[in-house]
Amino acid sequence: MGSYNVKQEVTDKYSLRGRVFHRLREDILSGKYEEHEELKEVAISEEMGVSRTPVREAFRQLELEGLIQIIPNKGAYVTGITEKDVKDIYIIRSLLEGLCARWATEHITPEQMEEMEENVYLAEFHASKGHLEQLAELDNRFHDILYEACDSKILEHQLKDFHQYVLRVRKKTLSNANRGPKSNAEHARIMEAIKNKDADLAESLAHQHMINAYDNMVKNGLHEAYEKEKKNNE
Amino acid sequence: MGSYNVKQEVTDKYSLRGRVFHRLREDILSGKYEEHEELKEVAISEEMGVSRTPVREAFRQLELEGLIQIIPNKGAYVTGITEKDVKDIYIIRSLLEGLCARWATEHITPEQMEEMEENVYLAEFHASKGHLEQLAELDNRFHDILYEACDSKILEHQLKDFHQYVLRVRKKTLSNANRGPKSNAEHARIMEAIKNKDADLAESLAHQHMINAYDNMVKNGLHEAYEKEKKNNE
DNA sequence: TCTCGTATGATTGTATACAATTATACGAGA
DNA sequence: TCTCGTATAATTGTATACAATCATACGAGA
Repeated sequence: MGSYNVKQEVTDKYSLRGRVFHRLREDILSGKYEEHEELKEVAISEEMGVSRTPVREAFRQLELEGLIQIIPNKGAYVTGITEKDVKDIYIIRSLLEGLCARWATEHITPEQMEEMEENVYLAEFHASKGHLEQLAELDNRFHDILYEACDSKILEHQLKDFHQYVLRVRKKTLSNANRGPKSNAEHARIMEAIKNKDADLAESLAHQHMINAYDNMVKNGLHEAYEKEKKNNE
Repeated sequence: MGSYNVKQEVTDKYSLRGRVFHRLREDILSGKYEEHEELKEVAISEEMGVSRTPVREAFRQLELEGLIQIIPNKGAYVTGITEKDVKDIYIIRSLLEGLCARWATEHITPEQMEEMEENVYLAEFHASKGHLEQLAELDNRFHDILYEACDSKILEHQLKDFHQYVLRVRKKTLSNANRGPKSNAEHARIMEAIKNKDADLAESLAHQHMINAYDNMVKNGLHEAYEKEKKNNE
């Protein structure tokens, strides 16, 4: 970690540095690079057809994103995410998602409300059909809507950070066929609370929603991820 | 904001880029550069006696730190912090500081406990003498001890981020002569709860501690900061 | 006088050259 | 055989040169 939470987004997708940044980010999150793998500037720059300069700048940003660790004069290494890290993030998120739901209750716009309803309705359909891929996508989007609705740039960004960061692990957990539909049912309840302007209920439901996701993850996917982590350390 | 919360620290204080980064950071937080002021690569590099390369890399990092905003092909601008941003951060911090106190209760080491006692004792002394500068320093340190004691890299970094980010505003609030001693009295109570292994109490006290700081800030310093912000926007 | 296009300069973006540091290989000496 | 020092290669760190983009000034034409 390392910085100071009112962070800026890396929106520049058009400069070479921006492209390198986003592509490396994608590759790391998707698992193309193993944890603790060393990223060499020349190799990356040749692979992407650019010079070292934009690669280095992208590295600096990825370091602050927590995706790589740079050891001075040595190299850049893909950071591992430990079991404890993931657990901690879920606990922290449970608090912040609660706060987010509270604020969303107070600030959500009619348009956002409508998109949320559509999201839950659509997800229900895909859940019944067993479309796990679409379900995962809608799950992500539901939370994004919530983040935007809370009307706090700070909190929104904070949560998006966490959300994206645990995606590596989360992919595994949501592919658990049981959790998807359950998760969406919880979304529906959160949405109802927001609709009824019951901020207390929305907060506690959103909080519990994260705790449930956490419990599910501990039971299923996390062990697998942890084993992989251990193996890499051998 | 903008990044993915398991962030790395920028520990490299020895490379030119590291020095530029830390110095610029210091200068921005201390107020040497006005909000919305444009930072030019050449000017900075000449001032610090280095080339543009390390300056540019430091800029990328400062952008993710949220201290500057980079508009592609235009320039780097010191970010403003709005009244709402600060308020949001305090609310978020109040939750996380509570969680931190809870975890600290469970994981604090005897050495950390001892440093905390020493901190509170010393602060009491300086409070009685009206040494505001030392009091502010000890206040910062108290929270750092708490962050380290919670034994969660993720949460520790998250809180350090927030803590440092609002320092610009916080300096003003703590210079309010009343808050310093009050704050330390609250520290003492938090410490007692941790010592007695009462995690629930520690959490609620730490939470309230932040709320109090927030209330104090709203009453005193924030208005001033906000006026300055408005003035810059004119 | 006003508008708009163009030229000029300033600034950022990228590539490349060079310096400093680190990793590796190899061989001398014990 | 093992250890350690040195030479070499590989890699990162920094400086500089060049390209692309943006801001400004100026003047032609209406």
